[in-house]
Amino acid sequence: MKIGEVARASGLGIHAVRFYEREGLIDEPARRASGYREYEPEAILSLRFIRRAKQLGFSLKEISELLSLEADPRAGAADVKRLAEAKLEDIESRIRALQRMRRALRRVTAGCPGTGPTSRCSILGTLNRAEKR
Amino acid sequence: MKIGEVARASGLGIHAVRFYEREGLIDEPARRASGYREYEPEAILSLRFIRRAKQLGFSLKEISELLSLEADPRAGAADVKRLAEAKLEDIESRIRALQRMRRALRRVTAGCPGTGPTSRCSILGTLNRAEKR
DNA sequence: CTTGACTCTAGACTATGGTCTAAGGTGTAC
DNA sequence: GTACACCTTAGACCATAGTCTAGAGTCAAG
Repeated sequence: MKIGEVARASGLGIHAVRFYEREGLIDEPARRASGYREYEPEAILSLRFIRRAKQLGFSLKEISELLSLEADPRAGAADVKRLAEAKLEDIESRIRALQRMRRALRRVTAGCPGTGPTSRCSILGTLNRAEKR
Repeated sequence: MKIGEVARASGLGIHAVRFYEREGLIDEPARRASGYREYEPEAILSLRFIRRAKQLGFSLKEISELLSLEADPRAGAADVKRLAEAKLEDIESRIRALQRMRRALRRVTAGCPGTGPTSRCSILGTLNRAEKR
């Protein structure tokens, strides 16, 4: 299969496929005499793996670790689970950070009347006021 | 005041201060004969404004809009409030996206025994399995 | 055998928000 | 008057994850 086909079949763009190859996430495929990449059907599975792992929040670097673990016979389920749990904590801390922002933003927005000059708006007021921590 | 002083007083690095100047977030300060930037004390307030707005989740571009509204006599509290509410929605949608990831990641992690070979791990299993949406 | 779709490479560019460097010029306290 | 801290500029560089381009070559259908 040519790159356009595997790209379509895996839901990625051909630039992304080549990018993942450069980044070492997928094996370099065989080449035709013309230089064209010639993919095995398994390549589609690898690319889908990457796409799904991204949906779970893993970065390309982390995906690369997952792939290494999968390929390493000395690695075990514990290693994979550790990575997943670390990612879970990462996501949770990002959620908490956003929730803190949301809380602060709600508080400050609630104080803005929504009419009159900007000087009446508590949002700018808060931003301009001296540090209180 | 020289740039190092305003940077320290506002909790930023001097590179960041110059960066904000280049990006048009703060006014260009006066210059000494030597070329040194000479800041008024108000510059510290502007820089703190930026820092706080960043803590609320605003991007530099959005902060720049907030600053324009503040300086524009035709703008009103409603304009500022609109910006803040849009940011609130943005943050909420990011929280929801992370919560979806968390849910999926928890589900998949729960199925991994945490012992034995990687082949026993449901995480890799899920990532490798065919699409089901 | 032509035509249109596809592919190749290297490298530039996007967005975000900075950080750092080199090579030189100042400020100031002792 | 000399250290040493500080400042100047333009531009390179970091991470992240691609996206796009130019200019050339290839594939496959009709």
